[in-house]
Amino acid sequence: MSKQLPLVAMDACCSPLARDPLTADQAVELSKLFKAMSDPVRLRLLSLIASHAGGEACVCDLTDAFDLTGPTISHHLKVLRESGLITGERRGTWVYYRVHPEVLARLSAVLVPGGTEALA
Amino acid sequence: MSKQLPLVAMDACCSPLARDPLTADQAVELSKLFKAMSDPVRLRLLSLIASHAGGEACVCDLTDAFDLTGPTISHHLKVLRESGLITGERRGTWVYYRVHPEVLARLSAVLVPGGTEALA
DNA sequence: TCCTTGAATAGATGTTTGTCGAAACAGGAT
DNA sequence: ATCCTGTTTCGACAAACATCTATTCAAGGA
Repeated sequence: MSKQLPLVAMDACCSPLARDPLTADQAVELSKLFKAMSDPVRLRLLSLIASHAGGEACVCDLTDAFDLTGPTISHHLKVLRESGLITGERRGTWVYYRVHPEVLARLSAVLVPGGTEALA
Repeated sequence: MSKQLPLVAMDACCSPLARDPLTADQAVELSKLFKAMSDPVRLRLLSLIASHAGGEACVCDLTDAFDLTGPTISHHLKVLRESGLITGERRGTWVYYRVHPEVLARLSAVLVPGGTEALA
């Protein structure tokens, strides 16, 4: 599972929303990222991972933070993974997740005017 | 319809995702904004409005840009309105929409580390 | 007043999504 | 090999959602 390629992510680009109208294709790509973040559980997962010491968190930590079953957490992690926002790597018994900060930065830049140059 | 209060929006705040884990409540509030932006049509509507000359666009302009019925566009505008991302005002025959840039800015700040001071 | 046009609401429908329990898989330890 | 624990996949189901048609409301112009 580790090397799952960001299906969307890296080229979900474009100039800021307020600069030019999005093309239909750009909108579809962008919407996948926003949809991945449109669930409270996934947002908390994202921030738990992002704010965790060392920049990564194992599923065991994450599961304990919610009143949800393991499969449900796993499902949400998969959605985040397939959107390109996070990656997971198995080390021994546990699976560790970390965020892709560039994707968040890119998304952030799209929301405010004058943020195009903030890309990598 | 004009004075529809932002149901979510202005206090959908918090420190950046990567700084502290979101509380359950914060995540619920934030997720409403992201959900509003999780549809390609709504994203294009948002950018059409934001990038339109004068910072506002009338529904007639917006409807023409899509291969969708009027009611469907109206529905999406309502979702954006209720999320606090845009406001609509009727002037004579037409209804004009404009974005709330502060809400976008706030959202943008949440995504990148060190963006707390970007609030109003 | 009536009619026309722009926009929102109401109701219906097919699809997507969040959640669960059960089962399968992965790795360590005994 | 056999268990045990952590994680993912599978199958199912209810709630939420995007879209449509038909209807209603709002504002002007005849």
